[in-house]
Amino acid sequence: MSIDRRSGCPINLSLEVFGDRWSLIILRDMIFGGKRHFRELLNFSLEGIASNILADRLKRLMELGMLTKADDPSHKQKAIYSLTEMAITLVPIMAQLGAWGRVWLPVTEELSIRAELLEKGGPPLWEQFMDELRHEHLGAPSKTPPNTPTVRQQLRAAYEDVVARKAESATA
Amino acid sequence: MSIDRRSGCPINLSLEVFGDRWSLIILRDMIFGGKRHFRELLNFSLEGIASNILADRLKRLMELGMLTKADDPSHKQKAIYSLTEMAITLVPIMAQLGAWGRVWLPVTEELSIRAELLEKGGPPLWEQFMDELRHEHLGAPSKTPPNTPTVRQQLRAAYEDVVARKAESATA
DNA sequence: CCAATCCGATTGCATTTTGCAATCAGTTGC
DNA sequence: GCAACTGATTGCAAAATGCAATCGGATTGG
Repeated sequence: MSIDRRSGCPINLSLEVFGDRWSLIILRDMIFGGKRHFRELLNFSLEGIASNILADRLKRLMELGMLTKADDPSHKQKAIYSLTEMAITLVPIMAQLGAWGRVWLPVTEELSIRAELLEKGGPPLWEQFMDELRHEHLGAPSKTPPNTPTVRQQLRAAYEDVVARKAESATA
Repeated sequence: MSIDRRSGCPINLSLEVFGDRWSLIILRDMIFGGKRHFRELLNFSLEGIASNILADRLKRLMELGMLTKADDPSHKQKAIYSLTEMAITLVPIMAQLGAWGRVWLPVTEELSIRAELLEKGGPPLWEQFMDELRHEHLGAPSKTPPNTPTVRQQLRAAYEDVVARKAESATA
């Protein structure tokens, strides 16, 4: 369950952490989708992860120090998963992956608009997003001024614009 | 063998391309190690890839458009594998992966010096490196002035410095 | 109070993928 | 001719994956 250490190469070690088909998907849904609960990750997953795999990966990501788990005070059974700093700093990797995929792979427009925004925003936007995630998941004080839309809100708004525009052009 | 298309999300599609334990390792050895032949990839692989897996992944990467294969004029059996533009543009992803792994994972110094250099050089260095790769693999005219050390030479020199320094401090 | 539903998982099982060792046939150098 | 090397392929065991069913506890609605 833990790491292999085939070699001390940083790219290899990174691959051993999330070089599988699900780990990054889960982290993506937590980072960009704001998902915190098992059922949210299970039921709203676009790719349809199985519950045993989800349980296994959540456990593995906790062992690796990418996630922590806490009780949800509002519901005795619910567990809240939080990103650690280690996971939050994946944002630049996610941004690059999205940018690359958008160029070379058959992405759908509504699902790639967020990657486009993140790419256009560049490192400053990534930093702002990571700051928000630290606030959300680690309770850190937010450095972004109040009354500015959060990055996640911006991404969500852009996504909904595309969906709305597509629905309109379909009925027109 | 080809792609799943679980969803049209760019991050998901990227994962379906190289979300396994070997594809990116092979591309890393081609990009940073300058490996072009089957045996080079097989025998000098730090992580010890098996020949059937290597054959399978090379085939898959060709089907995906990341590699091309050509006869080696010097040896009737030898095949030369070349990176396509699609693979060359992975350099920024590799750089980010290396930078992240260097911070969070138990990398060895000599294997992470290249990642450090690539991180410090930033996008301009990545661009120069990609230009060199286009020259090497696609026959494109090189934009970098002659008599400047190539990025790969710089990376290699930095690696050898670390190895030499370590050997010296071990005997001292 | 009780049934239905929701919670984070776990179990069993069939299928697929992986990793390893051995082997292959053609090419080359001597 | 023959050993070494070329890019692979094959057989087989082990592990990972995907799917459906299920679990015991908690909560909700009536």
